[in-house]
Parts: sequence; structure tokens; C-alpha cells
Amino acid sequence: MPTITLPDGSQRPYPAPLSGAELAASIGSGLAKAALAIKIDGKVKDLATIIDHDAKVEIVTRTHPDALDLLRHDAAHVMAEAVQELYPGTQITFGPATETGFYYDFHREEPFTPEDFAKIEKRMAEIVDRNETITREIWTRDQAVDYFKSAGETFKAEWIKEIPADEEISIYRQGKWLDLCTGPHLPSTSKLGKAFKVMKLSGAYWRGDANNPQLQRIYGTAWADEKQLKNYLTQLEEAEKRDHRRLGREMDLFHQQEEAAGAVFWHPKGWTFYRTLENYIRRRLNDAGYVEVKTPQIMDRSLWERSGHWEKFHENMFIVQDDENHVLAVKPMNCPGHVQIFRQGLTSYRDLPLRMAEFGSCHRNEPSGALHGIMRVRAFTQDDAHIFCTEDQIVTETKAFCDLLRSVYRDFGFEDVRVKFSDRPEKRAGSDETWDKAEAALKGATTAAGLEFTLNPGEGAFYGPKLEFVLRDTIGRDWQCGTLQVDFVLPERLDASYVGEDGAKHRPVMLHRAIFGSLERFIGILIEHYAGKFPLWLAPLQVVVCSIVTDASPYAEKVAAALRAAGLKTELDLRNEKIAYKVREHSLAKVPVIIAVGKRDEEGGTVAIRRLGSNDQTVLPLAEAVETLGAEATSPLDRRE
RNA sequence: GCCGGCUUAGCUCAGUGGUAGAGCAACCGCCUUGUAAGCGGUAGGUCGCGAGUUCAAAUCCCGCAGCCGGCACCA
Repeated sequence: MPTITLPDGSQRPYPAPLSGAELAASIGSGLAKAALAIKIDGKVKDLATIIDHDAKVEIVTRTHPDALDLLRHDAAHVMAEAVQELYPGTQITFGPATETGFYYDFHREEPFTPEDFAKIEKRMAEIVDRNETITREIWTRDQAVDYFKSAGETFKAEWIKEIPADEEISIYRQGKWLDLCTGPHLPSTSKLGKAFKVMKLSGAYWRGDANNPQLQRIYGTAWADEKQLKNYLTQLEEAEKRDHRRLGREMDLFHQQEEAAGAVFWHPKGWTFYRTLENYIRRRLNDAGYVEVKTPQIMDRSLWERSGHWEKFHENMFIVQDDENHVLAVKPMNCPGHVQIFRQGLTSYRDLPLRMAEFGSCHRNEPSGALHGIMRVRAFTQDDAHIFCTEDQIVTETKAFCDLLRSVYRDFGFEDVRVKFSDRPEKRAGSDETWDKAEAALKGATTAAGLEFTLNPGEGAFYGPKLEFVLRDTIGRDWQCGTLQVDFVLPERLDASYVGEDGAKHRPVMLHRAIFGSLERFIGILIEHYAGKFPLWLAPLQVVVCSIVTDASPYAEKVAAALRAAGLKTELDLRNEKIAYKVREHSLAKVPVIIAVGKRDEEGGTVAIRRLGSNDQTVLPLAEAVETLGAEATSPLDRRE
């Protein structure tokens, strides 16, 4: 005798247990038709699920927040069925829903190619039209293993053996096709609809391990209706337009070339931007009580051996050998160098915390497949610093860092910042006691800083646990930039010590921390975040002054000089071209302010200002324009006061 | 590093075995112009690199590199 509570709060008693489909039908025939699944006490289940107890139940239709996951998971199954029909001998493995769609990993000797996509999509549409009923069955373990083995599905068979004994083996059948799956699923393939598209192809390792065989992953996207699909595809195009590699070229910021794979050639405008960023953070660090240092690019192997980097990372380090057979390494990080500075002379507890910063130019020999524009490079610069402090100071230093970081991110328009806490990895240095201490300290400090975090188990650095700061850009993508890592290991290994109040030697704790992470990557993120349309204070070129007629050239020069005197990065365009031509060109180059001057302006002492993204102009007296733009170009550093 | 794709002029791209093409950009003229492309002309390429097949290779085969999309990695 279940009593069912619906989302509107109404309660319905039923004389006997009933399925989700029956429930939907009892509420209305329209709902029965639209129903895809039910959500019982917060869990999405098949429509065929029998409700035999009092429960809160929602009918999941296409517009329900949980519908997309369901549709996408079904799209994965429908695609797998299509692929197995089209390419006999292909083995199925896993196929989950993703944030924007789904994928399915297949094993097949012959590679799929993008030419297969249309064929697969067509067959998927046919399977939708066939309206195959989807049913759930519970099999015994042996039955399932036997079945998949005899069907030649070795991956599935292997997987079943590893499912914990107390879990049900559920099989979903649609038409002649079936898959091992926990579900839930739609009642039939027609409910999927046709708002899906097979998108791309890639390799993926069986169970995510590079030692395992490689599978072929086919990705697709799926939506509740055609409009959503179209909308998503448009969004992809928009994201492509703000690709930093494309904008970097169009805005003449930087280039890369194959003789220096994984490195950046900064052009004048790009380097101006870089320096703006560097100077900004330099001042923020200075204000926060950091000192800046510079340590050697190349240091002897022995130092890297002592620090522990050699053992763990030497394959990813650039190694050099000199004439006298010394083996050296180009620095992949700055911490060992900073410890060397710390070790010079005696340090008192009164000197702590010592916050040592460096714009450290590092090289890491990243795997070729990892490189990506200026976001993932082999030569990069960190806004790195190490805070040498006592254990007691971890909490206040962590809190101060978190505050600084959030304030910096806000200056770049990033309001939404999340924190991940990564604890001890399998391969690590230091004793379990040390790790207990480090993890407890960092957790305590994070909580004290008023931050919420999600746990990222086993993802810590080899020397200590870490916080990772993830920011969200204007188009909703997440980027991990900042980090703070507690390290009890390196001071020990490199023998850093300070003299305590008690006159005895103690080990300092090191906090490794960065806000941007890598300047190169952060610039890439900013380019995409702003789509190249930088706020005035960041723009590497702020104003272009264009003459409308040649006779106005002297006045244009005067205007440009006045802007430059006010500190604005200004260029002159005196070319013999129509003003519309110049406006178009500088707009495409994403110059934030275009000033056009002709005879009228010269006579009136005015300028016509056109802002990027606007089709209007504002005519202002020159002095007023200089003042307005000058104020707007002020760095947030000077606005703060 | 692994899987798949790609690489032709500065950029975007056409060209599937028979003398390398287009648009835009560049350069040179004309035009003196009021807010997103005025007009005309000129120049520009060892078709990523190397080796092979062929009378003949941008095109077919092999190797390598780089890039793109993922996977794995990310101190």
C-alpha cells in the first residue's frame, strides 16, 4: 500500500505496488508518454521499477535536470549497438555519459576513422526508429561470464569477475543487443530522440592504465532536442574563436615553431602583456611581504639527487653534460635553489616566515602528446615562492595566501574559485607520521581560512599534500592555476634549518605556492577568458590614433603624444586609407580604443573615441579623453588604496 | 609516450600520377577619405623533412618531425 509523494507535495495512496510507468499513467496520459524514468527518494531508476513502499517520486521527463545523463548514457548504448552491427568482431567495454555527451570505448583491430561517423550516426537513427524496448535483467555471475566469453567479449568477462560479490549483475537488453550495466536506462530506444552527433575519436587505455591495451574511444554529444544540440555546436564554434593559439596569431602576441616545440616566441605585444602581468604580481607579492630572488638555470645532478627530483623525474628533465663530464640538469623547479639561499648563514626563528619569490624559468621535458599551445609547454615561468616557516605558522600563512590569491583572481575577473585538497600519493617521500602531520596542518589551515574544499585522494605531490585552486572562466571552463603545498621533506633532504627560541636547530616547513601557476598558461587562459578583448589596464596596445585625412596627421600625432604622456600604450595610424578600413583592421586586432581625428577635430580640439565592441563614437575634448582613458587604464593595484 | 587525423603562399583553403591555384594579407600606383573591406597593378611556394616506386610524385609506399583531438602524464 505505497503512498507516493509527488514534487508538488501532493500525496497519492495506491492499493498495491506499481511501476513507475503505471504511476505516470495514473497521473496523466501526457505524462505517461513523456516519462523517461522515475526518481525515487532522490535516485533515478528505470520506469519499470516497482514502487512498493512509501516514497517521494518524481517522473523524469526530457526537461528534468537528470534527463540529459539518462539520454546520454542511452546514446552510448545505442552507439555501441550500432557499432557492433556495422563492425562485427568489435568488443564493447564501457560507455558513460559525460558533461556534454557520451563516449564508448571499443576494442577492434582495425582503426575507426572520422569517415565512419556518418555511417554510425545513420545506424543509430535506425535503432531509434526501431523503437527497441529496453529491459533490465539480473543474471548470475557465471551466467554473465559464460555469455560474454562465448560472445568473444573478453573485456566484459574480465570486468564481471571483479564486480564485488554482493553486487547484482544487471544486464540491459535492447533488441538483440545487450550490455552489462548498472543503469538506469530509458524504456525504449525511441525515447532517445535524434539530437545527437558522433564527434570525435581517440585512443583510451583499458581501465585508464597506460600498461593496458589501448581501446578506441568514440565520442558523441547528445541533447534533449535539436535546438539544444544546435546551441551546443554553436558554443563550440564560439570557443574555437577564442582559442588562444588563434588569437595569439591574430593579435600578434606570440608564435611557436617546430624547432622549439613546447616553447613560446613572444612578440612585442605579447611580451608587453607578459610584463604587465609580471609587474602586477611582483607588486602584489612585495606588498604581501615577499622577497624576490633569482637562482641558477642549470645545477649539478648531485643537488637534484639530494632533493629527490632526480629519482622521480629525471626522465622529464633536460640533462646537460659539460666538457669535464659533469652531469647537470636544467631546473624543472625552483625549490632546491631557494633552499640553497636559505642555507646561507644562520637563520633565526625571528626571520620566519621567510617568503622567497622567484619568476622561475623552468624547463620540463613534457611528453610530446601533452603539449598544447602556450597552455602546456616545456619552457615556462612560474610565479613561484617558498615560504619557510615554523609549523605554528602554517595556518596563518595559508590563510594569508588564500586571501591574496582570491584578491588577485578577482582583479582578472575570476570570481568563482574552488579548492581541491590532494592527499598522499602512493609514491612519496617522507614517513607516514610526517604525512599525517602535514595533511592535518593543511586541512586545519584551509578550514581556518574559511575555504571549503573537495578531496582529491592520492593526488598530492611526492613531498607533501597540496591545495589546488580552480577558477572558472566566462564560458564556464575550469582551470587549475594556483597551488599551495606543504613540505616537511625537502628541508630535511637539503638540510635547511633555523635556530629556534631555545637556541637549538630546527627544521623549517616549506610552503610551495603559486598563484598564476605558469605565466604562459595563465596568459593563455586570460586570452580565452576575455576572448582577446582585454580590459584597458591589461591590453598590450590600448589606443590607436587614426588620421581621417592626411592633413590631420600633425594633429593625430599631437593626440598620440598626449595619450602617451598619460602612460597609455598608443600607436598611430597615419596611412592613406579610408577610416572604415582602419577601423575594421584595428577592431579585428582587438584594440580596445580607436581614436579617429580629422579636420573637424583639429579645429575643435576634440577626438572621436570608438570602443571595441561598440558601433558608436563619443566626441570629447582631447584633455578630457586623456583623463578618462588614463583613469580607466589604471591598474587595480593603484585603484586599491 | 599511445591511438586517430592533419601538414600546399603570411592567413584560410582548392588541387588523387602529367608545367602548383583562389580569396584575404603584403608590395607599388591612383584616390584625401568621418567609423568594420575604395580602385588598379605586382610579387610571393624544394607542396613539413628524408628515402623509395614511376618515364613522370603535392598526389602512391616507407621512415621521421611538428601540429590538432583524446588517452596516459603533469614535481
